[in-house]
Parts: sequence; structure tokens; C-alpha cells
Amino acid sequence: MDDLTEMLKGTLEGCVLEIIGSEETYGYAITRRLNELGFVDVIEGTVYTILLRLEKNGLVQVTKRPSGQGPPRKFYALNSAGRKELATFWAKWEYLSSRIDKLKEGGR
Amino acid sequence: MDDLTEMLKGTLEGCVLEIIGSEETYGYAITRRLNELGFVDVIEGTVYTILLRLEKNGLVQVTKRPSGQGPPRKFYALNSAGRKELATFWAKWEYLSSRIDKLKEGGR
DNA sequence: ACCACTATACGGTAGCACGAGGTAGTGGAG
DNA sequence: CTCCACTACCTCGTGCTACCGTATAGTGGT
Repeated sequence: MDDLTEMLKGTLEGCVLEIIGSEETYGYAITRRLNELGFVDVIEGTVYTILLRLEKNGLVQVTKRPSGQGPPRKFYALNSAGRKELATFWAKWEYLSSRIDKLKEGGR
Repeated sequence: MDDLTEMLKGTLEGCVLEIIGSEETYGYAITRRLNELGFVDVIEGTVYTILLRLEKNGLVQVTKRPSGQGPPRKFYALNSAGRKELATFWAKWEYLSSRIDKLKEGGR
């Protein structure tokens, strides 16, 4: 698949929120999960910048735990502000994708 | 609806391509059409930057015609490179939206 | 003469994903 | 024991994009 970076702007952060919302997890695993899901070119650096942004914006709760197979992991969980932001993200996605699909069908 | 600017990145240009592809038209009218379609906050300046970019990238054929109710209009039509780019855009959109929807359904 | 509507252009800004590189910890192969 | 692979995190800089404010210009109404 072609380069999706521009199209991912605004949506990738929402995807990370969704992943965190479904299970407390950490950066490295989130990257692997995104790759599995078809976001094949998403790289760790990108995910970490998003995670730091989420933390800075007060949307997540962070817990550091030892790993046993590498450095300690930073686990992320959504707080109430994060859950609200996630809901907003899905509302925006619904809105946008419905308009785009309408346009695609030659919507007049 | 909340601010969609980040989510529009990468997709708005494709929308403009689609509109031009369905009918030879000009900037001001494209803006009005986008507003009708639900992209309510898209403003003329944004559309003109996209149109200039399309022209610079050799995706459109431009024809200037007098208007009768204002300054002359610059009409845009897709050339073969533009049609190819439009097809690529829809392929990317299909890919992305299917992955996002899968993620939303808790896709495992 | 002024304003509203049509129509285009342009310089600057902010936000985002990404690339490249660096730091650490664990464990296995040579 | 040294090297490498894998895990795991961080950071600085870059490029692209949509957007904002502003300017210019033509037409028609009051």
C-alpha cells in the first residue's frame, strides 16, 4: 500500500486511544498491534510521540512496571478525559467517513 | 461538529480531485460544493492552496474564462495523471477506512 | 460613493506523522 | 566473553497539510 502518512493525521492518535481503551498496554506492544491491524508502516518513534502527547494532555494514566525481558514498560490506561476524547474521535470519524462515502457515491 | 482539520489532512485534496473529476469547475464553486457536502468549515483560501498544488503537480488542466458576474474564473479538469491520482486516493481511502472500522469493531 | 457578492492569491502558523539516531536491559550464539 | 538480536523507551529535526488573515479585483445594487 502507498504512503498513508498524510491520511493518518488525526486518526492515528484515535487508533492509539482505542487500543489503550480496550486494554492497558505499552508503547512497544501498541506498535506491534497497529502493524498487525494493517498499519504496517507505523514505527515506534511515531507511537511514542503520540503517547507523550496523550500524557501531556492528561488523557491517560501511566504505570511503570518491570518487564523480565528488557527495560521496564510504561503501561497506559485511559482516564475519564481519555474516554471522552475517544468518544469524540469516533464521532468525528463517523461524520467524516459518511461525508466522504457520500461524495464517492456521487452524492448530490 | 468539532474541529476536523487534522483528520482532513490527506483527504481534502482527494475530495477536491473527485469534485473536479465529476465536472469541470472552479475554486469558488468547489468551496461551495464542499460546504454543501458537510465540510462546513472549509474556506476558500484552503481550496485555492490545494488547486495551486494540483496544478504544480501536473494533475489538472486549467482554463481561464470570463464570468459575467465577477472576475474571470479558472476552470479545472483532471488530466490522465489526475485521474490516476484520484484512483490512488480512493484505494487508500478504502484501505484506511476498512482498517479503522475493523479496529472499531474490536477487530482481533 | 459605498457595500455585497463573486473570484483569486499569498505569507505565515500550528499540528501531526515520520526519519534517524541514541540509550538500556535481557538472553543466546559464537 | 564478546557480539548480536530482541525488547523497550526517548528526542530532535523535517516535510506536508489545512487554515487564518489579508489583499486585490470585477460586477451590480442602493
